[in-house]
Amino acid sequence: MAEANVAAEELRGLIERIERLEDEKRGISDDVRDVYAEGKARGYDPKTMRAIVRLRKMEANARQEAEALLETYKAALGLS
Amino acid sequence: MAEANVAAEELRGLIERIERLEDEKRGISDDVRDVYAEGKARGYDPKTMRAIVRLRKMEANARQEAEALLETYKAALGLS
Amino acid sequence: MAEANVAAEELRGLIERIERLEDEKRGISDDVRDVYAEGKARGYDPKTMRAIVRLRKMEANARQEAEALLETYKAALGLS
Amino acid sequence: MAEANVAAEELRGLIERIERLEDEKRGISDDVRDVYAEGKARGYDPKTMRAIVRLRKMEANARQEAEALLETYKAALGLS
DNA sequence: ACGTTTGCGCTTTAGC
DNA sequence: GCTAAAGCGCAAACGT
Repeated sequence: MAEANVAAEELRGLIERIERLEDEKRGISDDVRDVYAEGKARGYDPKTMRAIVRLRKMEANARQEAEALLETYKAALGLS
Repeated sequence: MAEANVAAEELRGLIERIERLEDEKRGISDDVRDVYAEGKARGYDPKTMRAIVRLRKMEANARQEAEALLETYKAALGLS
Repeated sequence: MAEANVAAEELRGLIERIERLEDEKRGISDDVRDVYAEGKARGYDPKTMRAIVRLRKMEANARQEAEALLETYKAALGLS
Repeated sequence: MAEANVAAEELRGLIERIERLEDEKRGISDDVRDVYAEGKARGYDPKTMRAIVRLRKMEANARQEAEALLETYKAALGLS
């Protein structure tokens, strides 16, 4: 049974690390909310701000996808 | 138009702060994934680990919800 | 173009079924509001009623989640 | 205490009516999901179907107003 | 590797 | 008008 206890402690440690990380994540989400609130206080429409963030994210994704495609072509052509 | 530029810069600053925070959040999500992977490598079933985390979270929520309900009862009954 | 029209009609039919269902759903939401209003008219605090409904739902979820976790354990341990 | 029991029963009845209605609502949500699945099986992209439903729901005025505002912000930020 | 399904985060809506 | 909760959409995770 000693091994079981050791395993239980090990598992507990993993679970608690996960919970700690998720708490941190939640804290950052709160920070994001604060920035939107700050923007709103300065007169910017939060909904629009969210739309901008979404658009820029899509554009960033599209860009790196295009770059990945370019790399694939280069590799296929034996270029560097 | 000077004001517009100033506003544009201010808005851009807010947007970039949000994007920075969301990058951090994504990084932490990756850390969480790593812990699950580490657990799996040590022989723990990831599905079980996730179920434990979820259940503990639900229990924590249920507990504070029960406390809130008690407070609501007391308020509704005019008890301090 | 005949096929296109057929397809357009088929799609329209699906969309309208969805919209009809969502109308029904909205109607039921209204019924729920009515029950809360009725309770309030009989002297029950709506906030308390909502808290009770929420807590009972959470408890039901927690119960079946606990059962699911047990099943997961058993499966992970190769039992049954 | 007789009054308290009567009240408790009355409250219970209201709560259960609410829960019953919410079950119905959930059932209809499931039906909606089924229609989307049926559409998918017939070759329609669910995401597109959802977009159609959403668009039809939106008022034409609100739609063009939101688009105009978004264009203004994008122009201010130099996004195409 | 792909498709399915579930969990998570966001958006929107409703109550206060 | 603001806060909070419910509902929806998406994306990651699991199974095939």
